[in-house]
Amino acid sequence: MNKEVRTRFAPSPTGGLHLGGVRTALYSYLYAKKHAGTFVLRVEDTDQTRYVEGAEKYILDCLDWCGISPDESPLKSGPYAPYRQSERKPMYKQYALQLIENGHAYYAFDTPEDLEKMRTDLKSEKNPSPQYDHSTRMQMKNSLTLSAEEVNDLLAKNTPFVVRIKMPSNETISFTDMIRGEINNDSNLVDDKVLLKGDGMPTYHLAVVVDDYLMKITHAFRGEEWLPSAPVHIKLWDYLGWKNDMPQWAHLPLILKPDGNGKLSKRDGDRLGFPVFAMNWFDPKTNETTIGFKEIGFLPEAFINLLAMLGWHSGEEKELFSKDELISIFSMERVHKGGAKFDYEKAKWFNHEWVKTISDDRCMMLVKPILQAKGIVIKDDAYLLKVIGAVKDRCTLLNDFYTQSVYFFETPTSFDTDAIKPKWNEDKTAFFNELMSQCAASTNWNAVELETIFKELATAKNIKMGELQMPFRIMLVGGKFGPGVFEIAEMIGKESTFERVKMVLGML
RNA sequence: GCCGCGUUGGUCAAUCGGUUAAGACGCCUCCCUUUCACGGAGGAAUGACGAGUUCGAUUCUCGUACGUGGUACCA
Repeated sequence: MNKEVRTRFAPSPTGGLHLGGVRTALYSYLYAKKHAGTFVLRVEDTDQTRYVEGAEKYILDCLDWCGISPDESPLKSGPYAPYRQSERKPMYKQYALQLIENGHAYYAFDTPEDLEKMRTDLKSEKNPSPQYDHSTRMQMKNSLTLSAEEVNDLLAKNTPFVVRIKMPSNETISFTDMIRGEINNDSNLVDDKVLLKGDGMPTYHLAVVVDDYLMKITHAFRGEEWLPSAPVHIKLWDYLGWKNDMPQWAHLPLILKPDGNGKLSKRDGDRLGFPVFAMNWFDPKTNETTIGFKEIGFLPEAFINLLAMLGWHSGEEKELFSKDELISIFSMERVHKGGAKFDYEKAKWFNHEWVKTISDDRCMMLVKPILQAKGIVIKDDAYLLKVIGAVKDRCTLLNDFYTQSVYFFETPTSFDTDAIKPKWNEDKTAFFNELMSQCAASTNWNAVELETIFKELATAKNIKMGELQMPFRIMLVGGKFGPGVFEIAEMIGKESTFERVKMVLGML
């Protein structure tokens, strides 16, 4: 009775991998792993007109980055290969034929023009989108209205055709969704969906059912946008005689725009200034690159964590979960029914929390290439490690490490002198000159020593520390941020410190 | 239009008939810090609307409104 749990993520290789897609993959992965099952990736490339080169590899890369790699995929084959629907093309037709044989499907020879005509002729205010269904199919050109002879003749002449499902009349089609419970549909309202296209490729409807069956999928998770066509799939499982093997369905809520209405799209990200795709996506058709969560500086741990919390809740107050924790605590029953608006501020918060959590070593591995890409020369990893330890709490995104730590490596290119100019005077200039000469005389160069000299000198000169510390910070950092000034001075060294002090003194 | 699904603070959300309706993000105040963060302590802010069931509804039922998805030889 207890079958091995098998879940799948079945994206179309048509472009960047959307947040919602990653979440569907994540939930499928978590569910499979929780039940010691298998997570498979099946590429649904049945629409050759929308196929985009490189998209498949990209999707795999995204899943790898997220740490939710499939156990079976086009790249990591398994017992039910191939995992690309285009390569499974021959398998679908026999099932379409079987359906026709049993009277559950039929050939349709209508041309696009015929369909267009039917739709415009029947279109009315009451019915703005007429369907190819029980009420119209007998007026169309198909194997239901044509004689067997005519059909055979058309077939023999290689007339283009599609295969359509013959939806039953007056039937309530019901199924149980793991998230929403029982869902009922009136079969009269469902149209005769195309199962096999003119090019011989199956549509999604036939392909999911056939492949889920053949790949022994036990739990099928997908977006809520599939709910309306679920009755078609239910009937297909039934008509194909596989009813008892039908997976348990779960239709995930949508991820909505932060503002306005509708589901979150790539455009919203562009408009509002945040990523929507998991990783950078280069579109070969437009030659444009769309920024991804990875490249903008998210940690994969944070990314899956925030996605897990968008539409699911553990019931506890805790919000920060590692992948392993999610695996053990995740449950479909706690997934929400309603869509959730995406909140980038909260997303960043998750990342900030994770940045504070990861080890300095791991952080260094991640940050080093970012710094180097910006032209920073790192001679000493030990030094970088120290810098990271000093600025880590101040970085929300990995890319923040650049602004938070450049001045440890390079003399700032601009100094916020406006912040100190108004209150500047000769006494202060004298203070810094004297500070340098005293330090020059000392053999020690460390934060404690420097702070002591600094304070004593300030007292002697009768200048408030606050009046001096901020200028010192501006000299070393360039702006009003960063760790303790004396610590910074110690780290960048006596020479750099003097150089920067002199430089700014000259600007005042 | 029709059909499906949904609706707790600005956002994410807990609650599975009885609570002062959690918590988090964001926002505000204060403390820490003579910077910025981190950390700590507080604060403002919520059950779409209307009926019904019930001793009692945020919770159950129905209606309305609103949102959302679908209505393709796209997935």
